[in-house]
Amino acid sequence: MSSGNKKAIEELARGKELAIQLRDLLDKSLGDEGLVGSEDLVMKILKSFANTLSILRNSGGDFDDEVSQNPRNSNMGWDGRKSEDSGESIKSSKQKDRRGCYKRRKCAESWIRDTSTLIDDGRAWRKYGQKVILNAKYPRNYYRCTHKVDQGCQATKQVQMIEDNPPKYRTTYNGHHTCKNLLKGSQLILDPTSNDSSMISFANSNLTNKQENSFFPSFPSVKQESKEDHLPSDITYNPSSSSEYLLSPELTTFDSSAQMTVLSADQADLISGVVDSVDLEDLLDF
DNA sequence: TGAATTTGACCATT
DNA sequence: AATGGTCAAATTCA
Repeated sequence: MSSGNKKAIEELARGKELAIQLRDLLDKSLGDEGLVGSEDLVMKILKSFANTLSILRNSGGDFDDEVSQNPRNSNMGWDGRKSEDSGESIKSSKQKDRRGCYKRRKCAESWIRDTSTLIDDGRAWRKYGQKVILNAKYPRNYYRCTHKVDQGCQATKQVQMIEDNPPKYRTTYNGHHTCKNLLKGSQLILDPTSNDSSMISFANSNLTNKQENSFFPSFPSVKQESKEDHLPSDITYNPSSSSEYLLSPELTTFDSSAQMTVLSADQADLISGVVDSVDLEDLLDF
């Protein structure tokens, strides 16, 4: 291991320590003081990570964090695939509209959150797709900002259950919200980092259960009954399901936000410059 | 009835 | 050719 990698590890350790401090801050006080302090800490964390990436980049080592388990593409760590699946039957001339006229995302920033419960980030999302992903037991759900047509907001997210028994959801955010958040204030105050999971479950009972109740195994024949709308899906509860300790003991008290990883298609540019304040906003916001 | 979701098809990338 | 991301018609929901 080169000395650069050693330095990187030191930086990572420091970042982790700061993250723990931030967690404690948010845990104890959600008032103004807590927010100010957390912002400062988040800044330090980001700077630390930026230094790490920079060091690793210079030493030529490939950066591999806890999220990018497929180190095949260092540019976009949130993509993995293999080969399988069956083709589709040919449909003759049905609709010829040029749908799907899109460009695949290339350089939009993205970051990943792994949670044990489905969280409500206070944004208005609209589901626009669901795909069965190869090598994944559960389908991936695609959401875009409700105000895409409204205000041209380009933010999207993908939510996928990656584990069932200890429930674990992976949310990948893409792009920043450029819209005005027009939600009622009640949900906006909710901070996912608060470990009051009962409150989160309560808050989710209106939005989340309807929005995210399609995390079922990829059995095509299984028809989910949507009659039970009044109660959130059982997996939304589980206040005591401390599944994270299996994965990361130091983050046990993170009840709803176990891990968060900032990814960027252009990491070098992002971190070599000044840390973008918009990123900070989003990081704190979610 | 309008808005949100579902779902198969379409398209870009690999 | 295979796969993931997006579109949009059909369907469901409030």
